[in-house]
Amino acid sequence: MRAAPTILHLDMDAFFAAAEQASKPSLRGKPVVVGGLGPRGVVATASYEARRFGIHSAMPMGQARRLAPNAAYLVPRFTFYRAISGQVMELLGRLSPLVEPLSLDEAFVDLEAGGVADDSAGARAAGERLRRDILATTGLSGSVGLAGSKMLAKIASEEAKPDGLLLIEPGTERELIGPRSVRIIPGVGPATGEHLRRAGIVTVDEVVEAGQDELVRLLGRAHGTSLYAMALGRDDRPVVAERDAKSVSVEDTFDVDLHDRLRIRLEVERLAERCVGRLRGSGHSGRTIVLKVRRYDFSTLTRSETLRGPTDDPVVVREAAARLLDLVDTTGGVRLLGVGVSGLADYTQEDLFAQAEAQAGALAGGAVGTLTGVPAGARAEAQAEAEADTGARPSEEPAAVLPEAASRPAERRWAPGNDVRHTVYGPGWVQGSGVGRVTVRFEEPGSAPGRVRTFAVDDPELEPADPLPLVPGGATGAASQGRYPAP
DNA sequence: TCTGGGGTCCTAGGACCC
DNA sequence: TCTGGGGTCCTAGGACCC
Repeated sequence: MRAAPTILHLDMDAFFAAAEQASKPSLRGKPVVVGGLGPRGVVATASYEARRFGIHSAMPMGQARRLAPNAAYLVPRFTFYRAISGQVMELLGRLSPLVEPLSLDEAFVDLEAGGVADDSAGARAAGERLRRDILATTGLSGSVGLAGSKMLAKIASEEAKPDGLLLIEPGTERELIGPRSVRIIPGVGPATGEHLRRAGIVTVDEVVEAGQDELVRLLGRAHGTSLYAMALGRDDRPVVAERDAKSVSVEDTFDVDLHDRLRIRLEVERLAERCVGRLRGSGHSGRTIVLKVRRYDFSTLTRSETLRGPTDDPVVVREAAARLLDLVDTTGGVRLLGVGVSGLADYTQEDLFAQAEAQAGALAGGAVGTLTGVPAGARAEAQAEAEADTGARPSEEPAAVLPEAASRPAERRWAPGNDVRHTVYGPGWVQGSGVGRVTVRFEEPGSAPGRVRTFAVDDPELEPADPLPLVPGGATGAASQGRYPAP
C-alpha cells in the first residue's frame, strides 16, 4: 500500500457491447447482447440498456432472450475488439512502462513508475486525461480507479462505472470498504462468499473481526491469509508488465451431446491440432497434455499426461490426447471436449531440431535437414479465430465427408453482427439470416442509422468485409490504416 | 433453449528421494 | 524394527476472473 494513489486500474465499460454500438449507429441507446448464438450460448457482454432487463454476463442466451426478446443479439468479433484493445493499451503505455493487462478491456498501470504522477492531484489529472484520450481515440468510455494498491484501484474502477473515475485517498479505504460485502474483494466469489456467510461473516469489517487464524481455518492457508490482508487494505502486489503464459488450451461445447465414440475421438484429435496451432503461434512448446471432458450431466473431469520433455509436435499431442480419452467413460454423452498443454517452455521444437541439426552439421560438416515452420501453426490459429468470429458451431460439422461448400453453411458466413459490403449499397452488417435470405443494415460508424435490405444468401454482390474504424482520422494503430486487420 | 472459452492459482494425496 | 520428516513432482479437482 503506497502513500499516494498512483496505481491506476482501467476497465472499459461493457466493452464488447459498446464496441458494437459504436460500430452500428442504429444500436446506440438500444439493448445489445454479445455472446454465443447457438443453443448452448451464454452472454459475454450486455450493454447497459440490456442490463436493465436483468441480463448479465454468463447468463444462458435463452434466458436473456426471454428477458429481452427485442434486444440485438450479436456474435463476438474478437479481432475487432483486439484492435480496439491495442489502441487502448497503446495509450496506457504512454503513461508508464509498467502496464499489466488483465484482459482485452482491463489493465493496471503504475503511474509512479511512469513518472506521470506522485500525488493525488497528479494521479487524478492523469486518469481524467486518459479517459478523454480513450474516448477520442476509440469512441468508447472506460472507467478509472486510482488507489495505493491494486485491490483498491480495482474496487474503485468498479465503483466508478459506468463512464467515471474514482480515487480512493490512502487512509480512507477502511471506512470505504469496511461496511461493504466481502464479495467486493477480488477473489471472493460465490463459493467463498457462501462459505463465509455460513460462518457469520458477511462484511469486510467482519472479516477483520474474525481474525487471520479463523480465516485460515475456514479457507485454507493461502486464501485465508490473503483475504485477511485485503480486508485490512494491505496489498503490496506490484504491477507486473510481462507475465509468461503458463498454459494453452482450446475447448468446444457441442450443440448436441456427442455419443459416438469415433466422433468423440475425431473431435479430440481436431482440438489437439488446434491447440498445437495456438501453442506454436505463441512460440511455445509444452510438457503436460490435458484432456477435458464435460459429460451430459455437466460433471467435468480432466486427465493429464506429462511427457519426458516439451513438445510442439501435433502428432505427439494428438496421440497423447487420444490415450487420455481411452481413460474416460463417455457413456451417456459428452457436451464439451477440450485439449490443453501446460508446463510451457519458451522454445519451440523447431529450435531444438535446429540446434541438433546445427550441432550435427558442425560435427559432420554436412547437410542440414528440412525444418518444419511455424506458419502452419499460425494459420491454424487464424483459422480457429475466423471460425470463432463467425460463430462456428462445432456440431454443425458432423461429417468429414461433406463437400467443402456444404461444410461451411450460410449461417456461419452471415452470422448476426458480422460486417459485409454490397457492391451497390456499400458497407453494412448482418442483422439476421435464415431460409436462404440474409438481412443487412447499411450503416457505418460515422453514418446516421441506416436502412435494412434483404438478399439471397448467395447474392454475388454481397460479401463479408473487415470492420471499419470507429473514429475516422485521428485514430492510431490499425485504424489509421483505414481498416482493422482481417480476421 | 440450463449453464462459453480462455486463463490463473490453490489444495491434497501419492510417489519418490534423501 | 507398527511407522520420520521434508522437498519435489505429478495428477485431479475446484474456485475464481474476464
